[in-house]
Amino acid sequence: MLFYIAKRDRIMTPARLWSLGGMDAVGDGVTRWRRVADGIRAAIGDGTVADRLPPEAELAERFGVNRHTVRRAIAALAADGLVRAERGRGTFVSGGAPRLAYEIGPRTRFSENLLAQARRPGGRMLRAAIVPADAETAALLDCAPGTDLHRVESIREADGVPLSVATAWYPAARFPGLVAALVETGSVTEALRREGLADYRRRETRVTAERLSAADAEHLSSSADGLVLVARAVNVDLSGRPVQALVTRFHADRTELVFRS
Amino acid sequence: MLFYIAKRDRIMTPARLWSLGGMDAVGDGVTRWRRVADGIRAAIGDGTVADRLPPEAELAERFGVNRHTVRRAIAALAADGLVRAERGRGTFVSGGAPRLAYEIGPRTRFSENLLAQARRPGGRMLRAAIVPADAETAALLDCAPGTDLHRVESIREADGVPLSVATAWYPAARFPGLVAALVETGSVTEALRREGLADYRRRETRVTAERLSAADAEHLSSSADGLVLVARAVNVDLSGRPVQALVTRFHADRTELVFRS
DNA sequence: TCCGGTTGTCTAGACAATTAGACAAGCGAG
DNA sequence: CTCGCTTGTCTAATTGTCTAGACAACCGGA
Repeated sequence: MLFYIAKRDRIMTPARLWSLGGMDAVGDGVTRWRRVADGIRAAIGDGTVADRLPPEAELAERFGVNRHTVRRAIAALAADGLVRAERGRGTFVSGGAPRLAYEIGPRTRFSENLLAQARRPGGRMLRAAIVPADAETAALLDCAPGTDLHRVESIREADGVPLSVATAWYPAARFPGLVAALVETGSVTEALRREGLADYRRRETRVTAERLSAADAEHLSSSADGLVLVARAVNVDLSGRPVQALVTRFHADRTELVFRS
Repeated sequence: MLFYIAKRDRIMTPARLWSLGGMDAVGDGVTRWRRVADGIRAAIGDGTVADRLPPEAELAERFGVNRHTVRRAIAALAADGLVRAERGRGTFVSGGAPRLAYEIGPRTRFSENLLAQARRPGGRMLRAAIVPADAETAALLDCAPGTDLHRVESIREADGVPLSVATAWYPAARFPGLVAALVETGSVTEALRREGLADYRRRETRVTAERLSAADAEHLSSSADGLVLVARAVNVDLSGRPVQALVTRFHADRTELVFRS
């Protein structure tokens, strides 16, 4: 099936909820051209559309919108470099970069992960501070709430393209010079080693999906409002003691998380 | 930090790019009230807002929008049952159900997974057909493209609430009576056992995020346009031979995928 | 009872999104 | 070249979104 054929009544803003105590609420907050763009993007993503898009008139009919709306959707995709329209010929998929397969396992190391795929790892630290542990983080790190933690926020890149923004918490008492070591080495593994931690491994990873916030969008240099894969992880030392709580927000258009059993 | 304080210029739809060779592309296709709603949702999600929301006037200022826009956002959240506005008192978070932690490992079994969390598993088959393997699926199942496959689409529920839509492919020659067995038993594990497969395990899982398509939204009975976590997996028999390719689309608001190492 | 704070409702205007129809411009095949 | 098909451009009208301001209704405490 080529593209989902939206029924007009469905994609249209339904006028329900009117009698519900006076609320304006009508549409779903996403414009039609955006929906169409997402639909086309998905069709390209899963290979339903390989090379050439159906003509605008046909797309308009399939999605149940006006041709101008389709054009706007295509313009957005073209601005992202995903398709390329040629007058008189058609609109063509210009093979976008495939998603980076970020493998997560017991020994997840950012740099190694990227180098294994011939991508150049990079990144920079955004902020570092010492903060008291909130209840949730304390539970993850198996410490008392209020304990001093390093909170380190950073950006990670592949071939210079922002891939994720990560926030990490470390027990400050155990790793006093951590931030300096992170700045100096640029590597979590190496910085922890300097602080006396020979090795660590990942205990668990919890994955959810969210919309890209405006703040993250800036960091990830994402034009369209995209999605993020949120990976919440805990890394432990060899005795099983937590050494790092990690929340990584991966750019969903550029990343795929891989778990092997 | 309570809520992201969007600068007016940022959240506003910028009117640049008009003269850029005739592309309509301007805004991001997401309305402001939707952004505000997502912002509040996120703040509720990560615990920044526990019980009561700041007053509408304050929210309006923080997000840099008019109070009416905030009201519309809140109306949308209220329609989803996430908050509850009380005239004269304030707007309160009405504790939504926590995400179901769906654990994925070598032995991922839907029913066991849910029962382990005291949730009642359910579901139904949507469609079943025999289709020729496309290149991608053939690669996953380690068979020749064009090979006959069972393609089974189904919905899975927790306590009667739709959790995911899944599409599975099985080699038809190896499991001739599979669909009948699935219909009869309602269990993949049991159906495969009847077809002579004693046990299977998961080889790998690849996770991405997408927007909920209109078709999926209907199946997952989601009012707002939500997100899905897409898990692409391969299950193999004990000799390592693929027996099932699986694409599961989890409702992102209701699910969290858990991987232990 | 009064008063400050909060949500609910209404009007009006500016601007963006969408539809509709028409036509120009370019491509490729017969 | 001519014809059919496709993308590019334009105008006009309609509908949706957002802002602005004002006021009503309601709650809780002083």
